[in-house]
Amino acid sequence: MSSSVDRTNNGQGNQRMTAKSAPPGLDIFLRKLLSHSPLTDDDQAAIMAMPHSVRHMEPNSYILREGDRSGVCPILCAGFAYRQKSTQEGGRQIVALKIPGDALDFQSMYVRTVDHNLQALTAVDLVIVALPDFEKMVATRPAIARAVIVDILIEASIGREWLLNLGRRNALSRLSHLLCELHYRLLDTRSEGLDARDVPMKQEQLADLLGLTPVHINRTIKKLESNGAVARHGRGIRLGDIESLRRLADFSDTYLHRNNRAG
Amino acid sequence: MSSSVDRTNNGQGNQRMTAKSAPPGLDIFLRKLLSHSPLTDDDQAAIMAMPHSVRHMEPNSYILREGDRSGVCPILCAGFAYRQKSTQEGGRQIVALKIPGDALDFQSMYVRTVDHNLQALTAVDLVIVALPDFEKMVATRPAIARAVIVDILIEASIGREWLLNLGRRNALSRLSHLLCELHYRLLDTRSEGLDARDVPMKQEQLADLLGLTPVHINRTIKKLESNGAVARHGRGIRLGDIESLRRLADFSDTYLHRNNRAG
DNA sequence: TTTCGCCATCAACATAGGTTATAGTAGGGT
DNA sequence: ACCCTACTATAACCTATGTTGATGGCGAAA
Repeated sequence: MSSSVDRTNNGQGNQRMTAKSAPPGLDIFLRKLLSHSPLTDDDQAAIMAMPHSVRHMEPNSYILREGDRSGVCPILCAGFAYRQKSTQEGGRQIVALKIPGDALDFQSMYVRTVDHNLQALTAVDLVIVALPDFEKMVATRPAIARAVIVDILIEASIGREWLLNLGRRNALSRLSHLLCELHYRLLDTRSEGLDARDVPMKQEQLADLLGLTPVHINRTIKKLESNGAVARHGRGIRLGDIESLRRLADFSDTYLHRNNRAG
Repeated sequence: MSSSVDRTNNGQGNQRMTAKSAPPGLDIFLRKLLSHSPLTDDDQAAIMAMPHSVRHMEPNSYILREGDRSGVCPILCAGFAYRQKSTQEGGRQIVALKIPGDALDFQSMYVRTVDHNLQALTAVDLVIVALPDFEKMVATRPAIARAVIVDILIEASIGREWLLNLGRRNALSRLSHLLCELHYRLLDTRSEGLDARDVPMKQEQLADLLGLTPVHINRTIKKLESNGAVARHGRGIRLGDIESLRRLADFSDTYLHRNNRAG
């Protein structure tokens, strides 16, 4: 159920290579940071030179568990992951969605215990940096420290928008909003957003994301499809018309703080 | 509609006093930071010595608006406030609740524009520190910098728990959960939690907090009351039995990271 | 003391979304 | 080429919460 080899587009799933051979994935992390924070060439080189190992994980495997004390900072370089919490009665809620380039756990640098579960959504490739190494870099390089904080703050801002989504939007708007967000977030590190590829979540996972049931997600997708906002390719959902989606979702990307730098 | 004088328990609502006369409110902020982060006497003194002004604001007044560029770090020393976002169709969602001792806007130190509205819930007394002054302190004193980040992370953790609340708990559990949270958060800076005082929110505001309607909040309060979990004093709601509430809410305080220090 | 306005209360009805259960279908593994 | 399993689809029915609108009472201000 964990750590086999390959099986992602970049076909790069090896183990424990502490080297910097080919592009091992840190580049997309760097691109992500640069999308919201400026870094000197020197800082950029420092990031690319971090000692790290590479790890491949299968869909649904746990990357971090509630209550853990993590000693490691995993970075998602291929595939998707999510943070998730559950109710005692078994209700499951996805509370954050992580895409390629995202760091998965800055929090453990500052706080002792992990307060949620972190799971692979698809097959994922992780770059794993030891926490002390990361802390050293942050302590040495203020611009990187700042970028880390900005990253944390943007995730928090996304969380606030999700609260608005869950609290005050109906199923159709919620789903549309999620698709818009995913599209624009993908554009921060790549040239295409959701256009070319299928939405990476199954209907059950969409339900857990949006506080709905799979049955109702199914109904809602069909409504979106009949609108032309979304297209189906077999089981997959693909972007139909982003402008329709934005309208349905009441979407504005300011909460993503794209290309932001502080005063 | 703003800045008149006094009208809060500490009766301390003046303007622009850059002095450190009587206890002006920074002490409760310090206590809040100490509740999750250790600080040397020296660091503590530095915080208490920050140049600041004091500001009183009436209920419902805006402390910060979406789109603003803030130059100031307001600290809530008496009263309650909340962050709020709205849908174009007029749906209003409270996305964070701030209590005495909380800093209201660390975010503006790192990111250009404010992505939500910050409003006074009750009459409030604010201590206002100029952002450059705060930045200077954070740049000089690593322990304070770390405390600020921990504070940001705890707010984010609370946001995740609220997502679980909105997405996967019914009205009764949601309300119970909120009351539990408020109780324990108040205990971080004071000796009594919610025991002695009324819940500071009106039913409409509870509705905006919990993604419900005022009518349904009313129904739910009555159910809680018949359980004995909550008591009424006139219009006010007061804690009845915290253990019942915890049970109804499926509450555990680990997400609040009380008394936490990182490795 | 009276007035006035804001809140809380309550009831009757409406609906978005939940539940359960039964097919159907794609696609990987053999 | 086949099977198996996991996902999707759909229908019928159910319920938590929303909506609207009428009533009543507390508390601030005059």
